[in-house]
Amino acid sequence: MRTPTAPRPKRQPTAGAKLTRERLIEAAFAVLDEQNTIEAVSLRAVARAAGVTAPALYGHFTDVTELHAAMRDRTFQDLIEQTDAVAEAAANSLERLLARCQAYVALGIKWPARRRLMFTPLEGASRRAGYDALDALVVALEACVAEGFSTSTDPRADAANLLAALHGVSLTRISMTEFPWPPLGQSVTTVTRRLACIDTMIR
Amino acid sequence: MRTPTAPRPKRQPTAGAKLTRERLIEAAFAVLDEQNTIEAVSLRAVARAAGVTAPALYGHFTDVTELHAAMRDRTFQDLIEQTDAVAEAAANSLERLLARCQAYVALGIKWPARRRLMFTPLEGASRRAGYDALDALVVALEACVAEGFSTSTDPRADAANLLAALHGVSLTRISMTEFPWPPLGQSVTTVTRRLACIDTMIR
DNA sequence: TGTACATCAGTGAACGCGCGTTCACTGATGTAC
DNA sequence: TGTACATCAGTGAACGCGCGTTCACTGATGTAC
Repeated sequence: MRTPTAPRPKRQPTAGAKLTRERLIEAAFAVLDEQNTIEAVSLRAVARAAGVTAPALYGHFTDVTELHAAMRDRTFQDLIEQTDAVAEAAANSLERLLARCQAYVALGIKWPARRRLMFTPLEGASRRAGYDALDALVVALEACVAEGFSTSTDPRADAANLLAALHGVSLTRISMTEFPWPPLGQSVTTVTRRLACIDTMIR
Repeated sequence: MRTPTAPRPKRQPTAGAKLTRERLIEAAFAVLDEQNTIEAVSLRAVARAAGVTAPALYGHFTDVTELHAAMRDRTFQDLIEQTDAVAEAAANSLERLLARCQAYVALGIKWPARRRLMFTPLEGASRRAGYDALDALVVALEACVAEGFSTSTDPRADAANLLAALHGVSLTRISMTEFPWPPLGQSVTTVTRRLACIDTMIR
């Protein structure tokens, strides 16, 4: 028997351990996307979706609110990564800005529940989440100004307004589905060009 | 004893009866505004707020979803009435448009939970709700075109984009509270003027 | 005006449900020797 | 290589809670005569 003063080193986490948290979040998103509301993403529902019992989640999240907060952070992170990837492929700063904005709205429409989650007040959620998305847009707009595409004199304010407007576009498209909207791509282009002060002579 | 073939006429509803449905909806909004989420607006919570037992609500709503739908319709109706009232006071069509947009955003920020309710997918809610708000905006923009303030060639599309953008503005202001936004009134004015194609020479 | 009674809005008890969370436990896993 | 055992992720039972909804009821209200 070992003396209590020299306890054995803790066992290493199993190979599947880190994967499990990942799998839990994936299961949580599956529930969210199917049920379309964050209230349906209960500990028990996530456990069910992950093929595990409810108390097992307490090994990975202290709380149901921590799970929700993790989902929110992940959503923002995914959004930034994917819009960045789309923007990278474009030819110049204007194309990059437009591609980024199109992707931003398209993702919001593709995952309506996740988009809603981004703007749902959550107890434990980091308040800074989402600001990175705005920063990326500011940088993109500043590049347009530098390359002579935009006449914006206040890229920070204009990018903020643009971000807000783009969220509004996906929001209304999702919930007012029966309205005869103009084509989505055209809406996004128009809103972006006008709010980003893109010179009307260009293209 | 009366014969079953000639039943008495039904009693008139009590004086307070119609008022009670009104009071229930008011109580429901009190719960919504305090709890900040429509899920908290349960039959029992509303009954509690109204000082009545839960089964009493079934005299006025067949369902908890009908109550939510009623709240949603009421929210849109209130929004239209209040923005109409504000717009009426302004001097010309441009002032009316701007006043309407400012009121639209201000109300969204004042009642965040109600704004969210407007765009929450609800089972029994009338899908047509909210289109009146858009119609009002189209009319306001057409007036601006007619009076020479706006160069819009497609007021219907531009108003739709404007409505979407305004919702986005209140949405982001509510949830991204720590960001150094430009002043709200200025944001709304900028977004409105640009999306509504207000001639930059004017005022 | 007075009385008997039909009406029906609201009551209170009860139901089954899914939830978050706790607790003692178990059994697979990896380590020490 | 083999064995004894410490670890700890996940289990299953249990709890109390608020929920939507049902049901038989009660008692105030207004009507018929």
